[in-house]
Amino acid sequence: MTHTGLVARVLIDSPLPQLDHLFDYAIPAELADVAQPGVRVKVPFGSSGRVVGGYLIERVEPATDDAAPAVAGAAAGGADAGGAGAGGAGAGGGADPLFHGTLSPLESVVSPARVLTGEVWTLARAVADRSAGNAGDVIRLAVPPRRVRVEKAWLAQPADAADTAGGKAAACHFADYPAGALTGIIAQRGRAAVAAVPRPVLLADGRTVGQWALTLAELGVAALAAGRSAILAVPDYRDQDQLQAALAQLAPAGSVRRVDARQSDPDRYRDFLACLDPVPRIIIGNRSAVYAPAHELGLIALWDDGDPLYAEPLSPYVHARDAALVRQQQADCALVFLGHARSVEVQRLVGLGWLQSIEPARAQHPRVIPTELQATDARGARIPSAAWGAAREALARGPVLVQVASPGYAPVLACTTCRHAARCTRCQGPLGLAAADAAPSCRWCGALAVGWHCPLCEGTEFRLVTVGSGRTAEELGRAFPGVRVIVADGDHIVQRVDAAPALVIATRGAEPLAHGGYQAVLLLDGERMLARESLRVGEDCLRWWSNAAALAAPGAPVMLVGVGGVLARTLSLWQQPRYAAAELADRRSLRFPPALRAASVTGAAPAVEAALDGLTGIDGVDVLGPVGADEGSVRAIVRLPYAAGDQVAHALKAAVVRAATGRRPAKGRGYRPPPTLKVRFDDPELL
DNA sequence: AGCACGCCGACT
DNA sequence: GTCGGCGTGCTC
Repeated sequence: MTHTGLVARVLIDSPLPQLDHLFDYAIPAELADVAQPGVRVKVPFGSSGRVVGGYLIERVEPATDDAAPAVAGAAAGGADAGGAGAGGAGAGGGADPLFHGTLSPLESVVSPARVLTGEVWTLARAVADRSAGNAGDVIRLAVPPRRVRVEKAWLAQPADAADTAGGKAAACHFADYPAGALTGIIAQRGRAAVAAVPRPVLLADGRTVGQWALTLAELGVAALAAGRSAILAVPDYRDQDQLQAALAQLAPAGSVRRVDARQSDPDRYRDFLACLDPVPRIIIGNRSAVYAPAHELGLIALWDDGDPLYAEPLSPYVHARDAALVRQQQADCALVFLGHARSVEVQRLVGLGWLQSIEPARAQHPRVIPTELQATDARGARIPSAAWGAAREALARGPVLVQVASPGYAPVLACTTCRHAARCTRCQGPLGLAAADAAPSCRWCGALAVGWHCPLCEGTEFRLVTVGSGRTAEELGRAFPGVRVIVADGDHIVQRVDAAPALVIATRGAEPLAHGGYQAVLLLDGERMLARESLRVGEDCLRWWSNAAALAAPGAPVMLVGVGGVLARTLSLWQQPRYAAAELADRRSLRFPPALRAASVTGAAPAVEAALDGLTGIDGVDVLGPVGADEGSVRAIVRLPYAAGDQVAHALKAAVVRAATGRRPAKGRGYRPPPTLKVRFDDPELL
């Protein structure tokens, strides 16, 4: 077989941390023209030479240095894992020295489609490195599974220029913002935290969307007008629908592509391939959209970055916000975080001067009226008279939104006699009523609680402790006879309601849009939402309330019930950034994220010990634990300054590799595969 | 993950 | 004297 003399550097498709680097292969002459960077390849791998998949990352000249070739069987150098932590910012991929043995040839090139662009590879590598993860895991988010037919069609008919040329781009004036502020961000590739305008707008096609969707669409169109691509990410499909509606008004037909997992596999792959075309596009999608290939990327924008859906549940668990930050630096494009609330993470970057804070030119925010529950409102009544009054008055004009904490009818039951919360006899889950006439059942396992009796006092009667959307609907329906009642929660998804009077009872995050906006918004259950024990409750509640308040028609009252203090003040003055700044100061004094970074290290005690040993001497790092976690494993939490990120991630990755290659746990009879070492950076649930 | 290489118990 | 156990290490 003749070879070209060129070397292909290949990333093997494998989840094993010890294989997360490039392997060198000879390029046979017959593959010379298709073996281009970015193509999928098959290569012989391992002692048996079995064929595995991978991506061709780069083509290089063979090593020119004089190092003695082929040390045959002898221990050839061995991967020296503990390399000095240079923490270099530069080095894209070629960190490991070229292999000097005899190269195996590529076995085949799967297709000439170059699906992994250099830019996405560099991003995947950097994102994996900063979280001690595998580049391959990140690439899985970036490159959808191959669909042969779709790919053939795309290869046969590449970049249809007419595709994007058709249609006019609307002029983007960003009328709500100071002149030039947002156009400047796009033109100068700046970075900004932008406060969205909290009001619904009516589009020319008769649909209502949040003004934020128009702003986001305008940003994308502005990038497109400059001949560059834009990535617009949203947390969920309801937001994506709004954005699509806005883009339909503003963007040239054919310039918009979606990349999200809800599409059928062929559709998803088709849109993904279209992003590879050498034409600027507006790419929209959920958290993984930040990894989409884009021709001449000019902008990455995230709507509502505080939404937990941006936290990637797959290893290496990188938050889309972080991936966007890494990519912005690599691509040197504009970066925008648009939102009503402000996440503490974004506020930190504003404080550093990394992000510029941009607000609408004229303060125009919802009319929020904090309403403490009065003693006169009697026990059980969650709705103060002022809120009743606002609702009654508003119902004469149109729909009223009522935000509640929980779906269902009565999500929590307690024993009538001793008042202790009722728990499932099988799994200890909380018992609740799904509907007024339903039998009590467990909210975790679903088992019906037949013949329940209280383990503490032997009582057999339930008392309804909390109120869900269903019971609120019942209660309000009785109070306003004849008024339409619409329930919107996880089980009953309602996207939009018309302008006719209706009571819309929605759980937080599931609020439908109302044509023309709600005539009043009642934010109930605030007290209960705040009772969740999480470091972020305040921030989360503020985000839920802000997003719901933004659905109100201009001037319509937003009644915040049962909440006072700084949160009520923040919402009514619409000063979310100030709240985030105070929150950040608190986190700083507690040494909690995002004032610094944190990583959890979980696994068998010796492996965790060894991993922590690798961190000694790194400035500013401290360790909590380890403490016993589940099933024979322990967990430690490492806190580190941002500046130590590279070094800590590098050391922990080395420990993960060592744990994976070192002595394998006795695989004797029956014993479960014991816990290997797991590292998770920036887990939002951590503290 | 697979798979090969390598050093200790019961078999023709 | 060998066949074969799976502990250990590597895969361009």
